[in-house]
Amino acid sequence: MKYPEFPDKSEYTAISEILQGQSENPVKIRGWIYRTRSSGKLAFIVVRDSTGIIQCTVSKERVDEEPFENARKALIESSVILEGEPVKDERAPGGWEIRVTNFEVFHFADTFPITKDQSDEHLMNNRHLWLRSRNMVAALRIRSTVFKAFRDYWTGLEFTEIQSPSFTTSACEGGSTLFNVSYDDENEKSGQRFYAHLSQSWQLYAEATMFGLENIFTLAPSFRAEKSRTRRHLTEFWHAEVESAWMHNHQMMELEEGMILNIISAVLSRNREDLELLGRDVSVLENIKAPFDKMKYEEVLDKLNSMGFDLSWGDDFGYKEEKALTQDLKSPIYITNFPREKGFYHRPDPNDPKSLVCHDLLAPEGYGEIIGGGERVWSPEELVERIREEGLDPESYGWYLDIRKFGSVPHSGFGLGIDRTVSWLCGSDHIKHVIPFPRTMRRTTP
RNA sequence: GCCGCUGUAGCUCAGUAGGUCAGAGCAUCCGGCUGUUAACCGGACGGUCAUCGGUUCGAAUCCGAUCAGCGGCGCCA
Repeated sequence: MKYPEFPDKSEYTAISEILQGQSENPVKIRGWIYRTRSSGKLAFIVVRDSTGIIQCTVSKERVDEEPFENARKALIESSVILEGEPVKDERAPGGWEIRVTNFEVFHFADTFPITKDQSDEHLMNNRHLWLRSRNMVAALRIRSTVFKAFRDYWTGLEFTEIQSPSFTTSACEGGSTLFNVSYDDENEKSGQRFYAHLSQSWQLYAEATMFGLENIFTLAPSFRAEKSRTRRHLTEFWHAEVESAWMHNHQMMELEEGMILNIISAVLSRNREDLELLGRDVSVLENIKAPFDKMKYEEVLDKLNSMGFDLSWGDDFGYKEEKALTQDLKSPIYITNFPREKGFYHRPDPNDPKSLVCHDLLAPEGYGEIIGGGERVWSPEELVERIREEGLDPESYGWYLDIRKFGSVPHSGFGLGIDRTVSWLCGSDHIKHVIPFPRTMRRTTP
């Protein structure tokens, strides 16, 4: 097959420009067939590009026989190049249409497997094609803004972006959620040799890297083999993490608050149309106000118990509890001072040693936890003590303990679940709707 | 890990006191239509009823196992 030629981008007009009435006449557009209807002498071809959709009318009176027949028979998702006169017409969806004078089908699509009758499973099986849908495109644009806003915010504060390994043998979360990676080895009985776990968080590496750069952040996938079957869990999720030397928990919380506000205002200024397309009430995001409420774990216990729960010190908040706490909130809320069992790397509160100097940030409307963070144990003696307390072996934390021996300093950090954040901002009912290829315990394809 | 649910045409589904139960709409193909809004009208094509086994004269329908997927919980971001 001969390699097809096509004119340069500069010769085409974006559909959004036409819809805004800013285009030349005639215009040339290129895109994909979104919908198609035809009668004997007139064909309505709705074309989409990455900027919008517009109805194009192909009339037998204006074009030759062959282009007309091609327009009639081309199926949804065929790629097309066409030329015509943009006309304001109330009968067209979007208010504008193109009266076509030249219609070329660049590639005739096979029958597109996704039709108006859709099921979740079918869309997931055809995710590689569903990514063309307007909803996916809108969500991915918002996602891109969140990544950019996160990066801009911390870069603006002179934090340095760094990368940590995905292969690791250190576990910083529960061992039960570790993924194992092996490689083929004929000398092993099983035929495979264990190589490493997949990283659950950059944290241990961040604490090492921090001593040179002081203020650092990363954007990377984390992996957790939680057999979670919920609308909030992925096995591979994007983790935005920050670590900072000479930083206290409350200072970090203030910076995080600024970060969340920056992300929201970036999304509001760049993705208003995308939010509306997704059916998100924009005013909900506009009404988010700082400072966010702060409650101690103990206060949350009391509040929940007054709402009918029966919780005592040490109990975790499940989704039911988080939802009860956040479903009527307008802004996110911090919970601090969790019980010291929550994690060995968080620093116990000197004024209240049964709790930790740490925080979670819960998104409103029942979306739940999006940030977990806190001040780290910085003294080597206390760290060994805390590791033993958790029933772990300090020996297995060799290099992590080593970094505390050379000029250790107080420091804090946090991890933000990007996908959960985007899901919240989009008002999505499932986290899988805001990542191109979601990975769960039951799905790794496409 | 636990609880619950689903699997019938390419897609979405109906069909179970076991016996005209192999069905509809959409998609696709053929024909018709000059203003359609995931159009409309006529026709055609299309299914080992997830798989394997069992009960029965007879199973899409009842039973068991397996596979695949979905929802929720626990846990977490």
